[in-house]
Amino acid sequence: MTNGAEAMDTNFYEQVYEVARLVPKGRVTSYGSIAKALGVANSSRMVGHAMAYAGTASPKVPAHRIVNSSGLLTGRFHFSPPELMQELLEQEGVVVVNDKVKNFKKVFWDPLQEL
DNA sequence: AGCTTGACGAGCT
DNA sequence: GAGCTCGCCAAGC
Repeated sequence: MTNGAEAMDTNFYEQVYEVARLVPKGRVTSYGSIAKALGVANSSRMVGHAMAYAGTASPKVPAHRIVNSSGLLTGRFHFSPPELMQELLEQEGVVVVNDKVKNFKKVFWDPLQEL
């Protein structure tokens, strides 16, 4: 089998999606934490880029649960509509005020804690 | 092949 | 506490 379907096994992006999908409902995590969990703490930006591709990935990735280290919804404009990100978070019980997660420390989910 | 931009993070002023 | 700079690395032009 040439196994042709996936040309990307241990792709970095796949790993990001995997961790992102592990984020429990009502919780959020940061790009840097994911990057660090994957061993590329200094490449936090790559995580963000990967999330941008999340919309093209399958199954879909709960990118709305991913915020920056400040708990700010930096990528809300990548959703459609941009307000969707905050809506989804609030639907899951995450309070968002002024484009940032309320009680961020409480709803923060650390992948390293699970791994 | 090179320059610019960017879902970030940490440090400094 | 807010704003600015530098570093990292990939993708777009």
